[in-house]
Amino acid sequence: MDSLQKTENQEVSQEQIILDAASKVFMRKGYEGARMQEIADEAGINKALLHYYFRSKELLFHHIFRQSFRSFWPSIEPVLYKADSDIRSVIKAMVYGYANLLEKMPYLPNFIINEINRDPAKVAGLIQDAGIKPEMVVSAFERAMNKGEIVRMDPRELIVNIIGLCVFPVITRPLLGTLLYHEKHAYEQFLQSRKETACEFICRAVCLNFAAKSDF
Amino acid sequence: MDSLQKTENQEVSQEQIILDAASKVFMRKGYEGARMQEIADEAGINKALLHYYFRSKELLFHHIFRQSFRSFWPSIEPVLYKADSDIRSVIKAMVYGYANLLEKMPYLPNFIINEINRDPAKVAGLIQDAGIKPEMVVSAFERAMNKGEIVRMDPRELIVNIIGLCVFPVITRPLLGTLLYHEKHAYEQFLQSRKETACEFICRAVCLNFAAKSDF
DNA sequence: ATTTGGTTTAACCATATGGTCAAAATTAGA
DNA sequence: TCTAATTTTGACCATATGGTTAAACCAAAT
Repeated sequence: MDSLQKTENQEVSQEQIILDAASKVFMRKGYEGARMQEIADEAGINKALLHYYFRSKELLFHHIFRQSFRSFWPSIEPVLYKADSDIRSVIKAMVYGYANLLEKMPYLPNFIINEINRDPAKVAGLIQDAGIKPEMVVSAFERAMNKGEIVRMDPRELIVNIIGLCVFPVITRPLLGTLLYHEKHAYEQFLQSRKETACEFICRAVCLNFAAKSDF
Repeated sequence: MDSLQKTENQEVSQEQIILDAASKVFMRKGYEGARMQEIADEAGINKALLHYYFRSKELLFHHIFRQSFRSFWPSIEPVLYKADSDIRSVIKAMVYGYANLLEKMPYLPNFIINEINRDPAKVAGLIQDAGIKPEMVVSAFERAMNKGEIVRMDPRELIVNIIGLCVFPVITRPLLGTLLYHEKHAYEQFLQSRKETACEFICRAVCLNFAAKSDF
């Protein structure tokens, strides 16, 4: 709580060091798989300090999870608000937004999915807490449908499809990388080029009058 | 091992009862989250019996995981072999195959993803053991491209997309169900209708000369 | 009925793990 | 420098959990 009045000269606060370490371990191992000792080791501190700053594993986890959950919804408001942005820009913003996010945090989706599965009841509270409002994206797609830009379909399903196409290849990297691409480097390259090809795939599926790749 | 010579009058062998219970618990909780006691309770037997039939948690888990892994690859060979089957039939077979599989085993994908993440090195062995060969599906798509049935793209990427579009809505059900559909019943209905709409989405994305929904 | 083999159980063990605590170390202020 | 507060640590505790074992149970064969 009152961490600001302590040693100000250190570059980054002890809490932050702990949070970073905990994030790393929790993301990879999940709540059950994570060990407080491992988090302490990762942070380079004594295990008791974890309980000194955050009371329990549950509390520490809650911090991490909340924080992680907020970052999962694409921040494409800027694109949505631009009046002249066509629907392809919106799609492109979503796909690239997720691709960039997942490059930095590849374990994020699996982490969120798992911990929500562990206690599905808390999902409503999390959404409210994070202030996630899909209505804006939904209505953007609806407008595009009314304008005849994209094919008519459930806009929420389109959101599911876009996010799924972004997330799925990342969370199945070890499996599909080996199964389909044999060497991991090839799969990394695939994930790179995919930013573009995923956009094309989606636009071919929904955009009316969508021509060739070169049109993009 | 020699379970066949024991009490034959019981309908289903004790091993199978244990395997069913273990499958249920491991699928929901994962390896770390699962408790041997919970599996024993689920099977309605003493905990020591788990060790009597399967030596350790690790071994028991291995049985379950192997078995689960085999069922994840779509068995669409029948459709592939039919000479007159066009590419839409193949896509439809994949989508419906996965949809039906996931209706019965909704936790399967997450289970596999998690446990592969826990030890990515074993994935190659698993694939070989299960005898999964994606080449047939790959070449089916390649043929379709050469015939001009579908747009030219990396066939492996198409596989990733199809599976992803099938699996993602299921593994994110608690999250996206609440976020986009508010009530779970609405999401169940969405998953139902989606079998068809997912096919349409994919075909619009890849099939050349794909007309309207009614064409399906 | 008795023996024999496999099956099942309750009690127990060793260890790992989340958590606590009192003492030591460190820092800040007087 | 001395004191008070905060931070850090090693040692420790209680419990949960995977695993073991010896005894009990039970069905089938003799």
